[in-house]
Amino acid sequence: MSATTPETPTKLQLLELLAAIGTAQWRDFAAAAAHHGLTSTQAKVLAQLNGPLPMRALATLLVCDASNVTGIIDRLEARDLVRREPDPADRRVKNVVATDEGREVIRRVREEMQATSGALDTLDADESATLYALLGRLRPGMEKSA
Amino acid sequence: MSATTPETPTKLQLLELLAAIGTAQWRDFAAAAAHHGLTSTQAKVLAQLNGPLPMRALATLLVCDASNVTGIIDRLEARDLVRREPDPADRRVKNVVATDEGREVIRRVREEMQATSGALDTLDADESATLYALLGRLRPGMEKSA
DNA sequence: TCAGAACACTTGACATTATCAATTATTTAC
DNA sequence: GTAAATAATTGATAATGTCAAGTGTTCTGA
Repeated sequence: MSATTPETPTKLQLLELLAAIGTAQWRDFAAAAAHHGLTSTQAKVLAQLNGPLPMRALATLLVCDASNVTGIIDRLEARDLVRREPDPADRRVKNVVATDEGREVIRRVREEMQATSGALDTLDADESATLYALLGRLRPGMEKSA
Repeated sequence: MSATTPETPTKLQLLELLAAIGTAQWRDFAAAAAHHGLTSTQAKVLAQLNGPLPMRALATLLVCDASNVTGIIDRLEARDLVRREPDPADRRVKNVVATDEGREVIRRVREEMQATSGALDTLDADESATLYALLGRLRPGMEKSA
C-alpha cells in the first residue's frame, strides 16, 4: 500500500481513534483548568459562553438537569467570572454572560493546553488544512441535538 | 483557491474546531451512558478498562485524586461491572478489571453514540482513511503525560 | 541490613456536581 | 382568558471531587 492511498479503516477503528483523541484532549483541558483554580465543569461552562446563553441552553449543552446549572452559575457569579442578565424578550429567561475576567481566565486555560497544542504542531500546513476541512465536515453532524 | 489546496487554518481555528468536535462527542457519550444507567464518570472508567489498570493509573487518566477512585470503583464493583484484583508483582497495588457485564454495557454505550456515528457516515472511504491517518499522527503527542 | 523515604490505597471531613420533585413566575395555546 | 407549557429556583439526596491522615508495602542508601 502506497503513502498516498492508505488502507481504509473500519468504522470501529475510526470511532476508537476519535474517542482516544477526545479523551486526551479532555485530560489536557481538565489539567489546565485545575491549574487556574477552576473545576472541569466550571471551565466547560466558561468555554461555552461565546455569547449570552439561557440557563436552560447551558443545561442542554452540559447534558444535565437545569437545577444543577443554578448552583454552578451561582459559584461562577460569586467569583465574578459570569453575570446573569434578564432576557429582554422573555422574562422567564436569564442569560448567562462571561465577564471580562471570565473570558480572560478561559483564554489562559486554552493557552495552556500544551499536549493538544504540541500535537498540532507536528502537522505541516497541508495536513492542517486537510484535517481542518475534514473536521469541519464532521462538525455539523455531531452537533445535531441528541 | 482550488478544492485540492484549501486555505491553511490558523492554529487557533484548528484548536477551536477540535475542541468543538470533542465537546460534541462528549455530549453524545454522556447521553448514551445515562441511557444505560451509568453516570458519565462510571462510563468513562469502563471505557478505559481495556486491560487491568491499577487504581493509581485510573486516577491519573481521570485527572483526579486517588481517593476519589476508591468510591467510584466501590460503586461499579457493587454492580458487578468491575473487579479488584491483587497485583501479583506489588502487593500495594490493586488492579481493576472490567467484568463480562461491564464490557457488554460499555460496548452498548458506544454502539448508541448516534451523532458521532452518523457524522462519520458522511465521509467516504478516502476521507475516512485520510482522517484516520491524520488523527493517528496526532494521537501520540496528545497522550504524552501532562 | 535495616531505618526512613516513597508509594498505593483507603478512610473521614467536607465542597461541588448531579438527580428528582415541587414551587413561582411568565409565556403560549386554545 | 383560562389551561398547559416553559424557565428558573429551592430542598432533599446521591455521586463526584479535594485534602489530610493512616495503614501496609516497596525502595533506597548509609
